[in-house]
Amino acid sequence: MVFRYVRVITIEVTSPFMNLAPRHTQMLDLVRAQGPQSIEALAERFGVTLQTVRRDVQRLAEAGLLSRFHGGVRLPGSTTENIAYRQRQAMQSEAKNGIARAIARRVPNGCSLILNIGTTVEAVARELLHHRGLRVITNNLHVAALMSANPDCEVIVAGGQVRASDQGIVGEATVDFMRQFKVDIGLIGISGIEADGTLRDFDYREVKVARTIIEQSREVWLAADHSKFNRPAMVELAHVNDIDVLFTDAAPPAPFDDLLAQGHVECVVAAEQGDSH
Amino acid sequence: MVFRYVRVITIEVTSPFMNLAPRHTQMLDLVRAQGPQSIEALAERFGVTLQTVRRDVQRLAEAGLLSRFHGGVRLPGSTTENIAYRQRQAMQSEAKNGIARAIARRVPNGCSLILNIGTTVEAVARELLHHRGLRVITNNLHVAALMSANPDCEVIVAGGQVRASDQGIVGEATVDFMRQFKVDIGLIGISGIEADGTLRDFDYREVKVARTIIEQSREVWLAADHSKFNRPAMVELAHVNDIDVLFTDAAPPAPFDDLLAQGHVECVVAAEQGDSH
DNA sequence: ATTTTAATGTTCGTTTTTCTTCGTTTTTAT
DNA sequence: ATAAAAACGAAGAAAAACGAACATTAAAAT
Repeated sequence: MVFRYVRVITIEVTSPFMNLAPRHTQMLDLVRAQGPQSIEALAERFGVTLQTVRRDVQRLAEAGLLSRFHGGVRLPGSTTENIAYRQRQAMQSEAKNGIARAIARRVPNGCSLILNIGTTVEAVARELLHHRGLRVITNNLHVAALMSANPDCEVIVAGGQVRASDQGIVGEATVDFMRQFKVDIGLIGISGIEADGTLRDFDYREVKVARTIIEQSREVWLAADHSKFNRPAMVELAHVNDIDVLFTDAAPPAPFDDLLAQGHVECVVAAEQGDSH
Repeated sequence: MVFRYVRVITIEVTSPFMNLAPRHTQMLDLVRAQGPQSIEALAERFGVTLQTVRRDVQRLAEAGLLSRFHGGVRLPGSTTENIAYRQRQAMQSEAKNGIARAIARRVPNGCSLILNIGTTVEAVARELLHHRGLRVITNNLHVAALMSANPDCEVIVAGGQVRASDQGIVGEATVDFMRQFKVDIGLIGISGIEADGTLRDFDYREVKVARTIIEQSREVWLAADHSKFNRPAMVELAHVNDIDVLFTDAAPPAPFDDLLAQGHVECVVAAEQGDSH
């Protein structure tokens, strides 16, 4: 005897354009990652005509996902946004993306992470969007917003003062908040590494948070592109010996290779990835 | 102009447990592993006709396991939630902006505020960008990012779980965090106000945070456009008597005017502002 | 063996998307 | 201010994808 029934569901839809083609999603990602794009650039990038891009862009703008200007698109509400920060984000973006990919490959599904401030860390978050079962704690508003787009990821943002320059969350309250957790992997960025192996940064409040992250993580990963070697910064954060894995984009120069070997720090050099176009 | 229609879907279910053919499982695996797939690619991969793939794909989509787009399928989720939020943001946007302006006018420079979740509250934050000397505590990622653009404003974001649907911060940790502060003005949004004056919302976790905000504020302001009157919601948050000022965009209808008067709730009706286009 | 049922293939009209063309608007340069 | 250039949007044609109906085949039940 076969059981059979009919169910009727009534769905009310506010807009007819609910499911986006992959091209639309990619456009959003591109604008989010690389900033404003011209219609022409988008047309070339996706191999379609200008008119098609205009139609796509119009839909995305109607949905409030992009905002248009004559000749192109940008993220909505980005008029007031921090320009200096966006510029920093665009710097060395290829190197950062390479490092980010290398890190993401090493992150197993289902693990717990702390991600702190920094544009490289943000790139990592973007690469982690399709991991499954992650639990992420972060003191970076951008990372929190990004990762919350991953439906299979629990995102916890740390409380505290929001730093205007980069939307990082810093201060005493942040340190207290972080202490509640103990995670598998703590990932930190850095402003500079000195020849004696000292890791330094600029903001005292950020340093205190980073130290806490190191304490609360079973394994500490450091993301630092080649420009960070020998770059001076003020506040001492930790020593290379405190970290377990260093991710970078070029083999560390003279004094650092030995230093890392002595400190038993694994060093992962991300391979240059060729761009397809 | 909002386009709105109703779609009726009839699903016929032969068994309460949908058991998938091996091909269906493989399709899911493939999409999970390789990302979006075209109907054509799937047809070729499995050696069946396009029509068969379409049938398979339709079932999988109805079961919520895949989501379709013209020409193929991808994993469901991620993008949809964000879109729903953006659309909610666009709804009644004129009313919201009017209310936001009215609220911003009443906020004195140099005071301390708690701003919670909600698109109306977000509009208020946008209006507060040029106030001076504010101290803002918020459990809304968007508000935190927005307000941090105001150089003369100290922004503190609450810690806790990030809700994917609207980037609100909710949960126990958030409540604990909020308890550290006592502010001049607490501004909350709401999902619905019932005829007996009960304020309700949908998410239990959000309600707990909102209650805490009421406790920690010397004065409580409520922002609610006219659509919220008589709109049902599940979880009881508070009563109109608990608030000091209600901001809305149209005079409250029948039972509410008396209710507000009895509760000594001041009611500010924002004037309609002419739209330029 | 025969009937029933489900799954797949085939055909064809419909819908959606994209491209093309062309007049209009906006921006830029003179 | 005016003209040239660039970008825009509307409309129609072409292409691609879709879904319904029916035929065919294979498996399952009787």
